[in-house]
Order: sequence, then C-alpha cells, then structure tokens
Amino acid sequence: MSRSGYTIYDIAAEAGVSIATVSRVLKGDSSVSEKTRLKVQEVISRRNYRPSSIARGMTSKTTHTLGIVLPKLLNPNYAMIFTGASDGAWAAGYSVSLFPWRSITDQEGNPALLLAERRLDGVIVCVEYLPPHQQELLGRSLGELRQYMPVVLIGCVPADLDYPAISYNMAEITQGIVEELIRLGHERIALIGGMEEDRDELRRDIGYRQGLEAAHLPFVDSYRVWCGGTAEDGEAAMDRLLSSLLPSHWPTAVIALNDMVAMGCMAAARRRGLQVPEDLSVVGCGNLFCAPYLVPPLTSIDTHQQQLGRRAVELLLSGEKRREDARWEWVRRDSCGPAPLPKEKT
Amino acid sequence: MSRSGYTIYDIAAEAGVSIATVSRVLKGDSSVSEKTRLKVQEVISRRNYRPSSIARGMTSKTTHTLGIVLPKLLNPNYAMIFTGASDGAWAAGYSVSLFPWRSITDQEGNPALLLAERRLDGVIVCVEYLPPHQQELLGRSLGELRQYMPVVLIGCVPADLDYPAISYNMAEITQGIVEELIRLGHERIALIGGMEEDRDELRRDIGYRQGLEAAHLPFVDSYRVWCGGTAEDGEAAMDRLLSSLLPSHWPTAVIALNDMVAMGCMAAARRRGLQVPEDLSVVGCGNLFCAPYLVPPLTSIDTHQQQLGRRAVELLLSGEKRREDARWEWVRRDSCGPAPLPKEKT
DNA sequence: AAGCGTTCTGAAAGCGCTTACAATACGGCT
DNA sequence: AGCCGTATTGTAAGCGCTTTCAGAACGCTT
Repeated sequence: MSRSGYTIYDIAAEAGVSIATVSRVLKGDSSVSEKTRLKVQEVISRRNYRPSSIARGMTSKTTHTLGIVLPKLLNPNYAMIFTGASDGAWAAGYSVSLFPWRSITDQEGNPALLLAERRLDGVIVCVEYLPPHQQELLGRSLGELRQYMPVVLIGCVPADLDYPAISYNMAEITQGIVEELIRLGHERIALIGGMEEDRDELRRDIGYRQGLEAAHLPFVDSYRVWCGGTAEDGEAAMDRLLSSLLPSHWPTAVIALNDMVAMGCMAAARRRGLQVPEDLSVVGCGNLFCAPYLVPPLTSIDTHQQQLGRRAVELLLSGEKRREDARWEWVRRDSCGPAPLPKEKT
Repeated sequence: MSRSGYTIYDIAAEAGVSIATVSRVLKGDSSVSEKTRLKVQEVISRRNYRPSSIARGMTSKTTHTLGIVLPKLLNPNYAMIFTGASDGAWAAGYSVSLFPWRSITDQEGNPALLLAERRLDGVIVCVEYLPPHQQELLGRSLGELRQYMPVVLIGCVPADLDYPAISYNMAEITQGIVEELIRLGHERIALIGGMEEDRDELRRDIGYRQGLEAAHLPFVDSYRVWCGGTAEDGEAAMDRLLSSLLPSHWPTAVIALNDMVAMGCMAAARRRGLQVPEDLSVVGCGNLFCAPYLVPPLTSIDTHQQQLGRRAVELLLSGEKRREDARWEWVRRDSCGPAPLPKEKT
C-alpha cells in the first residue's frame, strides 16, 4: 500500500554513488564500471525502484504513450484496429490510450484540449462520416492537435487531406463486390448503409454505380438505402427497402456497410420469409468474429483491421508521411450464392 | 507541423507577467486581477498554448491516466468493460491506457515494469483463469504494482485476495441458470467451458452441482466439458461432448461459458441435426451485441459489463477499498425453451 | 617519480510547471 | 502625509530525471 516513494536520490544515497551514476546504470550506459553497476543494481532491485517516466518525460519530451481516437470501441471493427495498434505499440515499448470520439469534436471551448495537453507521442484517429459542420470542427481539432504530435488517420479519409493515413477505398471494394455479384447472375443488387462520405474517390456509391454500369445494369434509386452502422440500423433499413418494393422487384443481393448491418439485413429478410442465400445473397464487410457463426455463415470482406492498426503505429513512429489503402480480401462463406432463377411469379 | 513549443515562459513574456501569474490563470486562481487574466488568456488562446501535463505531473504526481489490463480486447466482453471504464474516466478528466495481458504476467525480467514506471493514477486488471504457476506470478506483479498505484480487480477474483474488486459470482449465476433450466423440465444439463477457477465461492461447478442437487438430479461427469472462451473452443467442446455420448443421452440443455462459446455450441449442434431450442436449449453469458441476431436469438445472462467498467473507475478514483459482485440479469430470447418430450427412441 | 591518456564519477544546469513566501501596489483611515 | 490591511504579482525552490562538462582515479610509459 505505502505508495513506493523511492527516487533516484534514495537509490544513489543507499548505493553510495551520485544520481548521475544511478541514471547511467538505469539506461545501461557502458561507462559505468562493473563493480559500481552491480552495487547500484543490487539496491535498485532490493528496493524495487522504478524510475518515474513522468520525470523522464520532462527531459526526453516523450511519454511512450500513443493515443487512439475512435467513435465506438463496441464496434468490433474498431476493437480490431485498437488491438493491432496496441500490439504494435507494445512491441516498440509504447502503450495506447483510448480517447473518446467527442474528445476531438466537442464544441465546448477548446477542442483537442486534453489530447494536446497529454503530449502523446502520436495519435491515431479513426474517421467516420460526419455531418458537414462537424467535419469542419474535426479539421480544426486535427490541425491543432498536429501542432503537438504526429497524427495518422484511418478510415474514409479524403485524398486532399494531407495527413499520413490509411484509408479504405470503399469505391474499389464496393465495385469489386458488385462485379462478383453480377458474375453470380444477380441483377437486382441493393446497397445498404454507408453515410454519404464526402469525397468521390471513396464513396461506395461511385463503386456501386461503376460496377453496375460496366455490366450495363441500370442504377435503381430505391435499391440504394442509407443507414447507420449497427445491426438495428441494418434491420430497419432492410425493412424499409423491402416494404417500399413489390416482392417481384425485391433485390436478389444486398451489399451491407459492415457485418453488423449484414446481420440486421439477414434478420429482416428472414422475417419476410426470404431464404439466404437461395432468395437473397448478402455480403458484409469487416469479417467479424461472429460472421462464421451466423446462419448462414456470412460472406464478408476482410479489411485486415488488426494489421491496419499495427501499420498505423508504424507510420506514427517512423514519421513516414504517406497514404496507403487498406488491403481487402474476400472471405467467401454461405450467405452469398448464385442469383435465383427468375420465376416470374408476379 | 512545426511542433508547437510554447512554454509558460513564452506566454508570460508575451503577456508581460511572471510565470506564476500565467500558472494562476491556467488553474483559474481567483487571486488574479480581471485585467491581467484577460491579457494572459488572450495570449494563451492566440498562441494556442497548452500546458504540458508531463510537467504538471512532476509536481502533482498525477498523470490523469488510468490503465486497464485485459487478456483480449477482441473479446467483446472486455471491450464493454473498457468502454465503460473509458466513459467513466473521461467524465472525471482521465483517459485510459490499454496494457496487454502479458505486461503483467511476462516472465522476462521485471514483471510490472512498464506499468509501474508509467505512474498511472490507477489500474484496472481483468482477471481470467490462469494456470497455477502464472497465478503466483500475477500475484507478485499485482503486489509490486500496488506499491505504485491503486489497483482494482475485475473478474473471478478469489475472496481472500484483499484488493478492491468487482467479481462475477459465477457460482450464483450458474446455479440460477440450472434452476431455470430445471424449471423448464430439463434433466440432462451440460456445462460447457470455464477453466477451473481457483476458489470455491466462484466456481461455476459449485453452482452447477448445487443447482442439480437441489432438484435431486445426479451430477453426470460427462456433461461437464472444459474449454477456452472462443467460439471455436465452444464448437470443439460441443463436438467432443456429443461424440462421447449416445444420442439418447445427449443433453437437452447447455450452459455456455459465454456467448461466443454458445455460438460455437449452436453451430456444432446444428451440424448434428439438433434444433435449438426444440431439441437443445442453449444459454450464454455476456449478452453480446450479436446475441439477438443468432439463429435462434440467444438467451443470455447480461452481466452489465459497461456499468462494471464505470464502477471500477469509481472505486479507483474514490479509493474505496471494497469488493462487490457484478449484477446479473436474464435476457430471455429464443435459444432456451422447455425440455423436449422424452421420445425414448433409443 | 613525473607525465599522460583513459576510465569513471560527480556537480550542476536544466526540462515546464506549481506553490510557498516575499514584495509591491493600492485604497482608505487618522 | 503617514500607516495599515488587502489585493496582486513576482521570486525562487523544488518535482525526479538526463546530460554536459569537469574533475578524480587509475594504469602505463619513460
């Protein structure tokens, strides 16, 4: 209990040397004689002394702590990024602090206040879609933050933002999915979710339209449904979609914003009597741990979130100022199959 | 980019006052005249100055950072605890750093090294079952850690460990589940997962046996299966269980360590042609976000993990040295139903 | 024994902020 | 004008460590 209060002075005194010498053995300086080193180390380990990294930070201007800002840790996608970041950081002797999303977008007073005061050695910011007025706020916060520490962005990052960043190229991914679905014979393909991102090169829409266009399929407005990122959102969106159409026009395939939304879609479809994948193919994104255990097991796009977190830390620590796209990869399971044969029932 | 290098000296010089005065307006000391305060604040906000919390920590001996140590952030249960902790911490002006499990159990050299050096204002440690030799190591690490900062434990914490703690009373919970299942007519109830915890008062086994005993049901050894905490583990364990028994002796209900294990169990059961809940009732624990979207929706025990994380922070910051049990609550969905009528087919 | 090049050590000056404690300023009173 | 109490502000001493620079020790050489 008694808060251990040893300082370098205590150790120095007990070992009969100066604090400079203790400091030297602490950092493994070779200019300390073997004899002295042993003596000092003995005291250190007997007293269980640990130098204060706060004091060290005073001179080194370093905290060995990184920050991560993300919208919602309960979203397993972010938990994966965090995990990867933490692993990478730990391997390099750093730890990672979580900062809630509002720490960087709160209106009240000074935006990045706490974050900037913390003098972290770097911050990873996971960017989600924001309404325009918040975007501007975020921009300012990031700018201010960057005066104090390196910042790396993850997510749907506009290309003209000159931060080091790893982005999901949702346009490319979505186009890839559309093409695959078309290859499977689907012609009525719905796109569910994905707030409107702000830059063309990243918008799911672009990929979606391009994919359709390439196959000379029409873009049907009612097959494009917006929603948030939770399973509930997905369920509601799917409900809306199906309600708004005659069953004969129901899509035969759905591309979901992420796996949670996909879960919701499948639930809504099931409630309407649709069989997945016989009547409806569903593709998710993110490849969550539960994807293989859904019924049917969910086909998803793996975006290698953990790897992505690690990579963000690398960028942060190396100071490389580059932008990269996240890798992505199909994980084919059973929720996605050939289009049903047209039955012309209605 | 140019790392903002303002110090309190710069601000003081520019405002034409002493650093003491700047420090005073920084902390809102009322002994500064209105005129001076405005002048100083003007400079501060014009220069966008943020006092370094490192330097502040020097004198205050405070980092406004808490730590959390947990086995695996990818386990949503831990993500929930972390989220709760982070919310609570943030509300009190703190942030929370993640430390990997091995930061406290690694053999190599000094155990709690980094953690202790960090001089956090407190640490939450989520304890899982550990093999005996690691338990001892953990004990030592915690002891050392506690010399430097308050520690709160979460999980299956032995009652004789005199740390402030919030524990799951798995015995009570498991007994509650058994009783409910018996009430539904089940007589062959399996218990899957849960490494052997080390203290009687916490062991699932105890609750399991007591529940059976109270209803004069026999304890059948082969209905007790051990496994780790992932869906894969659960699937494998369920497979082992079913393989080892004649179908006529298959359990009609399964209690799973957690929801992920429950997911695995359901998958394994389904593969054997068992219908949930008609042939087999499944109860999980943790009430994950995906529980409602499994097929059938999973009945689970909600242990209020987020609330628990918040509470842990409260204990940490208040210094209260007490032990509490986590609240728990049934979340009844469809994976759990009346026992099938005995068909005596084999 | 004196001289010299190495090795080791120690003294002291920060790092950026907080906080007694001392000093100054100001307003009002006699 | 001379005093005093209060409201402000400044000075300086840390906080626990790192690091530069200088001094002490030691081992050889001649």
